[in-house]
Amino acid sequence: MSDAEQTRQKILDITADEIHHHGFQSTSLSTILNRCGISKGALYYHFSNKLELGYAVFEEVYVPMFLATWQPALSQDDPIEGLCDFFTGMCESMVCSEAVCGCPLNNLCEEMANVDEGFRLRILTMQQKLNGLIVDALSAIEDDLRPNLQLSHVAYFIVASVNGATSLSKSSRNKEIFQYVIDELCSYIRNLKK
Amino acid sequence: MSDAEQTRQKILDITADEIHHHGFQSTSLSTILNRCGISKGALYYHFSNKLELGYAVFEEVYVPMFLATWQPALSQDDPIEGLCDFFTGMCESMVCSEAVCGCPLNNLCEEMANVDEGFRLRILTMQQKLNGLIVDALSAIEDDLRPNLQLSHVAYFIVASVNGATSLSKSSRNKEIFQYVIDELCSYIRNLKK
DNA sequence: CTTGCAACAAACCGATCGGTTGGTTATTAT
DNA sequence: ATAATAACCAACCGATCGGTTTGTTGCAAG
Repeated sequence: MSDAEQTRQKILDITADEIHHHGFQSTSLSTILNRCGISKGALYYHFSNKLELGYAVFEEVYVPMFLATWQPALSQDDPIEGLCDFFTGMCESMVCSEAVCGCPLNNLCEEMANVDEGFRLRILTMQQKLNGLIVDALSAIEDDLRPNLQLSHVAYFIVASVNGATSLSKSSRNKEIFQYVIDELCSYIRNLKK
Repeated sequence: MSDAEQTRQKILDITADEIHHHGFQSTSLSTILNRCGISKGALYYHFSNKLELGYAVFEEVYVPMFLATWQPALSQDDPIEGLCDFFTGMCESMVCSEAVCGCPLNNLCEEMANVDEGFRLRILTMQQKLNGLIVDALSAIEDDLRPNLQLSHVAYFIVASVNGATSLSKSSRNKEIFQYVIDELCSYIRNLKK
């Protein structure tokens, strides 16, 4: 990797971390520069402005990370158990800082969806993609599921519950509440089967 | 109501609206002053700083509004149907701007829970109170419910799903998705009964 | 009549924001 | 060797932030 590429990647990684912790609007460029050990000129050589940097973080850091965590769960032979294992795994592996900071994509959705159209559309695309992944996974085992299920609605419900769970554990700084919600969600998911 | 009281209330109402639309950190004092038609001296006569103003909005505007919307649903003879009616009513009465802005308390939770301890604790208190209300309402009809239910977990799950639903409809600007999640949630809630 | 305080207004403060500008190296092509 | 370009630095810009200070009203008690 060239020096320039390395610098760019470092900016992306550190900015992703800052946004995750403080949100986009409250993330300061000077903080990023200090942590990267570069000047403002360097940053503006690689990115035309703060918003473009945010978009790049979204697409090159958050989206791949997001897909990499959901994909394996949905590619199991039994996606129902795949999802449940995935969720309970999230509980167990969750350190406090993660519980506090929440899902980067959901955070950006809450903060930026009605502030900037560029963010909103990117988030929307990602949500539809995730919904599609879940629907596909459930469709594959449709014969084992209860009839007359609206799989798309089910998928939205699953995602909404997970996001809501992280939101709840944010204020309590307590992953037990996350666990409670996940337990109920798993019971709901397993109940989808015949 | 005295003039001073009126001014204070106007500040609270307009600030509540601004925070609802832009979040706390991005809400500018000068915008509030312009909309109120007052000077900065007037604002700082009534509130010692921006944070205290935010706390006052939380306690004097958001919390009463929040309780006033949930309480009636939970005081029905059948809180199960009370909640379902409440949720579907939210869908129908929801204008686009509400869908976009989300629940003020959930927004503040997402934005401020890990930024300011004062907000976090106030949000936590409110969440526990709501959880208690739901648990109490469900306990009242415990005989009609399935046995071995962890009512507190159920309550958290309900709240998480509703919050997640608003989050999803934010990015899509589409209350249909909210409707989908609510439909699934109602089916989950009704399934609590024997 | 005037003294005093409640209720504001207006101007100003330092700090910080995102962004720009003009230069300085290091590398590569000719 | 030289020209060009990629990659970066340091200083600076206007705008805006939350917050302070000083000054000005209107009313109410003594």
